[in-house]
Amino acid sequence: MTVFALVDCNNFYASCEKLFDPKLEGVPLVVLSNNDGCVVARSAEVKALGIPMGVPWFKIRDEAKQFGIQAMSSNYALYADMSNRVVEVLEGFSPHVEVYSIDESFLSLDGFAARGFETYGTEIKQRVQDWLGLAVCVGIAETKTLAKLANHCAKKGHAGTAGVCDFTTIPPADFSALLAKIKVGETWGVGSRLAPRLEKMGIHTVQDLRNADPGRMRARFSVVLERTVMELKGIACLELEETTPDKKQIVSSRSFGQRIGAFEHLADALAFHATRAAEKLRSQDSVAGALTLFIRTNPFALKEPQYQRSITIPLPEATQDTRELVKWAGRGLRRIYRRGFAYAKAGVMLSEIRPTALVQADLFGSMEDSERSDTLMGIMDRINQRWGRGTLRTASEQAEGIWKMNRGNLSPRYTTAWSELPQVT
DNA sequence: CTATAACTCTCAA
DNA sequence: CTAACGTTGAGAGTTATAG
Repeated sequence: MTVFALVDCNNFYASCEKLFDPKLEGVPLVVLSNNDGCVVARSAEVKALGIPMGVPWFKIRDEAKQFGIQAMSSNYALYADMSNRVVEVLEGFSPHVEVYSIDESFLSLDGFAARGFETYGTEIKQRVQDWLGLAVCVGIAETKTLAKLANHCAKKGHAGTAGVCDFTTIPPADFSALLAKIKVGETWGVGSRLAPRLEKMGIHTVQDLRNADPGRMRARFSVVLERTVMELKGIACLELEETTPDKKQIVSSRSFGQRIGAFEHLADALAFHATRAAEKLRSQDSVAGALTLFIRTNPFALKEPQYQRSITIPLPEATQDTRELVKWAGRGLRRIYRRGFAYAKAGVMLSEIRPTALVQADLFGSMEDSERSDTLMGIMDRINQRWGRGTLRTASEQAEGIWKMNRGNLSPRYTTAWSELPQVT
């Protein structure tokens, strides 16, 4: 029987910001999505004010001013670096860690029973706090779905927990009573569509769902929900996934900082996205067989004329070459571009992805990484990694495109850029 | 008619 | 003054299409 721990950082982005700026202590703080669009993280003070997750910033701007809420643009360089540090700490506890998202990891606690799982959970929490200054909650259970739920309880302080919740030691009757208090929508895998449908058939709580018949849930909904029910019953259907498989699809897309009409500006944005997608492709040593690009106006602006179009181009030869992909992106744009629209977003998607090794005949036997990176693209990646994205780029991509996103209140990259450290006076 | 491709829906962080 | 709403990826299930 495997035991999983789910470690989840509290208010991760907001906590990262507070970590480096003492003036933010005790201040209600939100972090905004790309382009300063929506609220994607809230500090405890903001949650207490009842500001919902995901709300567009402009809709609460007045309210925010009234309550003195501070808003920061998202600083992914900072969050990604802090995330890596958290993972390093977790790897000191268990040899088997699955990095599930930027702020969440599953750990296998197999063989850790001796001192009690909760003890380990508490130590994990304490060490991340001591070493990094970040608060985490730990959920422990026999399946991933239950560990997610235990984490939820730890966050809410249910069942007398203080940031650590171990389901493996709760007596069955108490456990049922606890799950009967949690809304079914809190279950991992039950989202905003499924929850109302379940409610309608009398399944209101997690306990109701746990009592459901898996076969019936499969027939009425899907295998996914069947597995969820099994997992709630304590029968593991999901394993720890320590190694991330290669991506089958790679996307780069973004809303523009302002509306754009000109062909050249769209071409510039698409060159950027093709470049970024190609970098991701090479980082997993793959080639793509097809490129899709799309452009669209703002679907929320109901009074504006709407246009959205995409095109998929099968590549004559699977490639990972930025120049090829940028070239095809430009050709595709010529086919779908229409004048007279206020475009809001564009993007590039790569598909039919397979390992480079399967495509290129390898004349010189197995190639070492050092040799492979002597190719033009390899050199380009190394220069850009060392000196920053866009240092070396194709001529079709502008350094500071007019389309670039708004980041009105971006914090310094405290941990990854010396030049941005604030002056000490 | 079948096998596959293409597309839609849902979920998650 | 007004208008202003994220990104990326996966998997399952359904529909369209080719042969």
